[in-house]
Amino acid sequence: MEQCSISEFPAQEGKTVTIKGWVANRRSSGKVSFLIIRDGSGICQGVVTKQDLGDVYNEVKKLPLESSVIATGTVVQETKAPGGYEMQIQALDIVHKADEFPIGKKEHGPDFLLSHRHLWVRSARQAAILRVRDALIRNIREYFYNNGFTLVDTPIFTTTYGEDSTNLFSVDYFDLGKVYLAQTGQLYLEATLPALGKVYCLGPTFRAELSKTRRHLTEFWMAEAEVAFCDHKENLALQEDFVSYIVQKTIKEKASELVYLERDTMQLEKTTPPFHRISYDEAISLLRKKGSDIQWGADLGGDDETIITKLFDKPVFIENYPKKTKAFYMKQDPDRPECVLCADLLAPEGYGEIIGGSQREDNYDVLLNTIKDNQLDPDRYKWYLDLRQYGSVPHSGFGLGIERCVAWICGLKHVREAIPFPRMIYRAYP
RNA sequence: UCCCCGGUAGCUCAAUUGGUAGAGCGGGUGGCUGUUAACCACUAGGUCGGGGGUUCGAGUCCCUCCCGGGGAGCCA
Repeated sequence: MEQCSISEFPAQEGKTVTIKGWVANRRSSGKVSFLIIRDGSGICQGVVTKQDLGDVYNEVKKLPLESSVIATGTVVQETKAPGGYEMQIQALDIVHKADEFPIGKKEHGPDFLLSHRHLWVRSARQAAILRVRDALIRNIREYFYNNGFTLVDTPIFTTTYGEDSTNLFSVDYFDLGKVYLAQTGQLYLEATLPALGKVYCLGPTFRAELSKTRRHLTEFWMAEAEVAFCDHKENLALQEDFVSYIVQKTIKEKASELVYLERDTMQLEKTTPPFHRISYDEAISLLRKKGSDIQWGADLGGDDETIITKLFDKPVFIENYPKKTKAFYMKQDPDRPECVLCADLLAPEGYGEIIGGSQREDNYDVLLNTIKDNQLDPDRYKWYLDLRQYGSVPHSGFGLGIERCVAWICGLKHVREAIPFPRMIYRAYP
């Protein structure tokens, strides 16, 4: 008997085939039962009758949800079936009769679902999100590949602080004492620039922030790019081209998943260059006009970002923040030493910051002073400072948060659904 | 770390001014040959998060601890 995927049903109409999968749902009506079977490629309504199966029917009728089965039957067109095809099952082999599945057909609370994440991923909604994530990551890699970037896998164990020393996870590392889980791959990307020109990395990053919000995870994935001989303006042009490409391609490829997620893609389709650009100064005066009492020099809070994004129908860059609010490696604005050449990219519809980027400080003395001003140990950064001693060039880069981007594309309320197994301050299981 | 909200059946929730703990789903049993979270009938199922206190009487009020959730700061 020919084995096939459920997704191949349209080409198998009238034929007798075998499918292998799990019972996603079951309904019965006396002597006929409907088994909804999921095989990873799609879902299929299997029709079983006492007439066809004989004694096995009584067991099938009571088969627990999520039991694994091998079903053989004829593929027929049926408008009432999901997908337009169903299988008239002639033989059903029960591979494993499941225990009562904890996740029912009705709603559950977040605590229960997160504690059963290993089973929750089977739900159609979660599977759809994970497929969108897969497509997004594939398209990110494709964009970089198409545009001459080289992948550089940066280390997870590090001895330098990427962003801020207070948010590091430390690990005992043999005789070397403490090392830290990487907060960013950026510094290492910078080191490979003179070798490779345009580079990127895509991997997990770790931040021990005591954050309990819908936008934070302690372990999250980030795509970071770094380009030599690239200034701040060119960096923004790259980012808007990059984001437009990955969003457009992903919503096109995963249209059916987004329909299932009830995501209205009207706004997403507007993600095309150029994006809006406002300066930090303009952002402050905008917020003050809206009634905020924010002072120049303060970082923008979540509420402030929401107010700003609501004024625009596509992503917006906020440029040139005060130097003291940003990381040590950002390049001082030659015209305004109190500011740095950087930009955050805010996604619309309240999704907030999805990219942080900047031109990097390429002057040895300025960088050394900033490292000292930030109470960082220059000895630990010797290798990073070296990069400004041997052919320093203007260069820029950015980092895109994968989960925030998935949440934006899918219209999720919380980033915890955007990663297969979320890690949060009070949750590392399963 | 701080602020707010919550913890009652396997799950989601209800229980009026403090007065003998309830529903839906899920489970079990039975019925139904075209169901769409199928439906109908019956049925089992509880140390009301833990501890202490007030009271004739506490799921309900007070104290304390534990565990979650949302937000702030910080960030992607």
